[in-house]
Amino acid sequence: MEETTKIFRALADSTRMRIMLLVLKQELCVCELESVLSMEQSRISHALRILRDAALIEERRESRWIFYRAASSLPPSLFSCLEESGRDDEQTLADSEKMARLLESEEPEGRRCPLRDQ
Amino acid sequence: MEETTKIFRALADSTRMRIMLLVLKQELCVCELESVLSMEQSRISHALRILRDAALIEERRESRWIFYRAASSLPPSLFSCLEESGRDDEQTLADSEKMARLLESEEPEGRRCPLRDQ
DNA sequence: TTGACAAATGAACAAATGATCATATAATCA
DNA sequence: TGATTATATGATCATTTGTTCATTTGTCAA
Repeated sequence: MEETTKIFRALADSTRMRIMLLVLKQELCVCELESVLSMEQSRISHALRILRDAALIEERRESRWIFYRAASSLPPSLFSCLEESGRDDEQTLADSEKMARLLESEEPEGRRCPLRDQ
Repeated sequence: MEETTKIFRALADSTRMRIMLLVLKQELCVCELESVLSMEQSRISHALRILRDAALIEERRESRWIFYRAASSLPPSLFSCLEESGRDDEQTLADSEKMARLLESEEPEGRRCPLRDQ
């Protein structure tokens, strides 16, 4: 039960939900999230930690950056549930578009982070 | 987004989650929940209010009692998600069994509430 | 090495939350 | 009507939570 509510508690906050809905579609590093959400880094890191503790996301380090994505162990029903939550939500739509623009602006191959020194 | 997180916030508590998992299977009145969960009435009423505000449950008054059940508008994906959350959870299993025993002990027809004066 | 960058962590504090107690409302029945 | 039952609501308080600021850790490049 504690395990169960931990998952819902992790999603019971708009900052974390926005992050979750973004990394559901696309692996992102912290500074990309920082850029898309226009939030300061520590806030995002704290949010990521809670999502990770709930086993909702996974991380992968590549050089200086740590990329986050939805956990591969995410139950399909929860995945669907989240996906549907994002639909018809203005904020989510705006975030998705901002993310798309950000990714487009990056190098097509060997993508790292938009804020990296070229 | 506020609407989205409201749902998850409502489920981010073991008291409310236990109630939700119970009324997912079976319509129950407050005093039945009180009996199954061994919690005092006001605590359950407060929890029910939050679940109702999140549109997760519906109510139906019948005489003195108010029966609660999962909202008919509950998205199927959320329904599945909750159902799976309940599986393999010890507390949920115990609650379900206690509920089953309680319902068995009641009148098969014209069921009202286990705590009513016969 | 040193400096710069990316991210995590810890402390502090205001704000939100959950439980409890007391009281109010609403329906039924004698 | 008044008493009883079922449930809701309001106030209070301790606890938890989310955010911010400051600092630390880890990685790379010059």
